[in-house]
Amino acid sequence: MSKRTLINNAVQERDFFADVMDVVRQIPRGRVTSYGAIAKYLGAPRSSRMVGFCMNNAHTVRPKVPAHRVVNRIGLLTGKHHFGSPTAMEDLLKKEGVKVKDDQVVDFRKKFWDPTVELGF
DNA sequence: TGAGTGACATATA
DNA sequence: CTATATGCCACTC
Repeated sequence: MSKRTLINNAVQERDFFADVMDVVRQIPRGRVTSYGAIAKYLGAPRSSRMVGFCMNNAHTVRPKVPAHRVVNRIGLLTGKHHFGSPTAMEDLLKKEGVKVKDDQVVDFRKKFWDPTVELGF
């Protein structure tokens, strides 16, 4: 239990948490990014795990963040099980024009949205 | 306070 | 490309 934790409960902002979601919300429609890219943009290239962990709250927080646009580095929909339905994630992506095959984003490199580049770094 | 955990990444073979 | 091993940082209990 640290000060940060207490602040967490009270404010719930000013966290990795908030930063991650902030970035994720800026992902353009029809594009995807990776945990590592987000982590790197936040200055913690090795906190990629936390990025994913933050997504846990992503769907409990308002407004919801487009967590379906965040996949692992190879474009695999590792977090699809955390959505309501097992197919919700890829379904959303398909609706946005992102083709998904075998839980994997097609042309991932092409549709990859790098915050460190797009948002300017 | 300290150990366990996670929707991962990187390095190495 | 796969498989294994290790680091990683914030969070939870």
